[in-house]
Amino acid sequence: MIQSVDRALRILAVLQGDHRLTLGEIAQRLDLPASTVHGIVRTLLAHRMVVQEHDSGHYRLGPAVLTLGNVYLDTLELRSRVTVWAEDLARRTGLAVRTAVMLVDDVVVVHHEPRPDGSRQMPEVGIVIPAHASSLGKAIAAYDEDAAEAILGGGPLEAMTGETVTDAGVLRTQLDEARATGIATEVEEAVLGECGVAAVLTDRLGGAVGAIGLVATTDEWPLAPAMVNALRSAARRVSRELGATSWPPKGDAPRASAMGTRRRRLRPA
Amino acid sequence: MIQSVDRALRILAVLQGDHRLTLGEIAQRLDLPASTVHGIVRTLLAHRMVVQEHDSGHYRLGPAVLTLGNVYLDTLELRSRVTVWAEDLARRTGLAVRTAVMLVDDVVVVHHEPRPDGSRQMPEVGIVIPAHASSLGKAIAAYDEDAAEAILGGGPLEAMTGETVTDAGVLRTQLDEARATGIATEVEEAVLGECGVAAVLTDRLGGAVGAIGLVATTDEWPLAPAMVNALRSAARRVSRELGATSWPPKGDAPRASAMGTRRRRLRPA
DNA sequence: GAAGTCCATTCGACGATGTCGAATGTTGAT
DNA sequence: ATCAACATTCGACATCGTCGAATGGACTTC
Repeated sequence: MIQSVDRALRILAVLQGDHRLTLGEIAQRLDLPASTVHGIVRTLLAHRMVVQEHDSGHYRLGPAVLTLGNVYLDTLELRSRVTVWAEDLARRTGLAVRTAVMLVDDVVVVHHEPRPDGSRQMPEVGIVIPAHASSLGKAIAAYDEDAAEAILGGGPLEAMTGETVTDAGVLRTQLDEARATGIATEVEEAVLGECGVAAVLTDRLGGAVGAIGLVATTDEWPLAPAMVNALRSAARRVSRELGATSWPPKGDAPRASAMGTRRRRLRPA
Repeated sequence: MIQSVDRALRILAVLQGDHRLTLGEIAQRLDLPASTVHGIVRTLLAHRMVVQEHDSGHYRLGPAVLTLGNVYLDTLELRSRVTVWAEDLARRTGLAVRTAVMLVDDVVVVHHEPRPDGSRQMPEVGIVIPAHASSLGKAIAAYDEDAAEAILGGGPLEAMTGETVTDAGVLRTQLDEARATGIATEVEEAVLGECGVAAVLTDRLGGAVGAIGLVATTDEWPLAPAMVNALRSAARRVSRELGATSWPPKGDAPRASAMGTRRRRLRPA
């Protein structure tokens, strides 16, 4: 691990948390000399990863991070495959459809199909939700050992609302249920008034690469079985397109993720 | 400029251009030993700025860049101020509305209000367009010396279509015109069949912080004067909300941007 | 089958390079 | 007028990143 690069990325993370900071504040949060931070920030500045407000001297994230994010979405096969089915699913259910991938112990929304009712909705692509408070996160963790470990093994479960599951044992049980039904749920655990159901998405290696889910208001809850079935079949279809041979993925226990069973270049045998 | 950080950002840039690369390919493009690149990539990997495909070993951008991009948008005052007026402008004109900021010699779209006709449209936030082939870029460069220098001073103007202005003299004239009218135009210079008009957005220091523009098809061109007036007044309104005292900004020549006239913390005098 | 190639990855020694504290010159606050 | 906080510059030190060589897979070719 390269020290200076690690520090640079830490600086970006700090700036991600608190949007406007002086050089000294950044240095303080990382417990580093201001002069050290200055050198790194100057480099980030040159690449427009950060910008400096010209009147106050405060630092903020820069436009270059946005273009990186956009390219990331373009490169995501998961996203292109999900686009068409998410639209179909939204039409069938009348609900918003979210697709997400894991980021350590959070999920990141990579696709958002708005409710078809035409209501104005915030763009949700790129938002981050603690995995343990999200149906999407639970759906993934049910089938991915690393994800489950990241959530359960990394300190206490933080409460977002009064409904958030903060007990590791309870969460573990929910993951077992999700594995039994192929569906994970969440009721007002991240945002009051909002509930979700989600199903895991897998690829050719059987790895949990993401999840797709429906978002409903509490008064629409519980959802009709037909909606859940529509979700299940959408997840199966997308997974098939990603090369999965069976869905839901087999296994009583979550699968260890990829690496190790590593193979280069899949070619016709 | 910290060498290793600079290299890390270069790696991200390379990955932004070519989406899937092996370690060796990255090393080759940067003319560095594979082993050196490996150390940096491992650090990027730990922060999920890049991910490694588990079957091929190829590297791609990771989900962390997406969340950074999302936060950048949230922090952008320009964006929140433009949102309401862009919607109004789209309704009045029936056209899509784009808002962008400069990124060296490109513009980055930070807000996109779709045409109100309900047609399916790709999400355009985050896309990058060469500034010299974009009405948005011209609108900014007309009032920002640094931007103009970045475009005109940095090598030849690359052609996107047959209509792209590649002659520095012609472009300079267009910038003069834009400064005279407050409006910059572009006719099939970036994408065939697509035209644009744009107006600069300024802040309290009179700096060109971005531009707002209309996107039309070639057969809708030229636009009715009423539409251009609507654009002009939207740009004025947004600029006022950003603290601009006059719009369009004065000055026969583009203003030198900020720094130097630096002042910390604007407080009541 | 076996040799050959391309790949990511590990290791250790060298010295270039990042790091740090002190010093500078701002600006706004007292 | 004094003070405090700030970004920034500088130079010396030693740490830390860099590099070439070596390893061990996996696929391809003979």
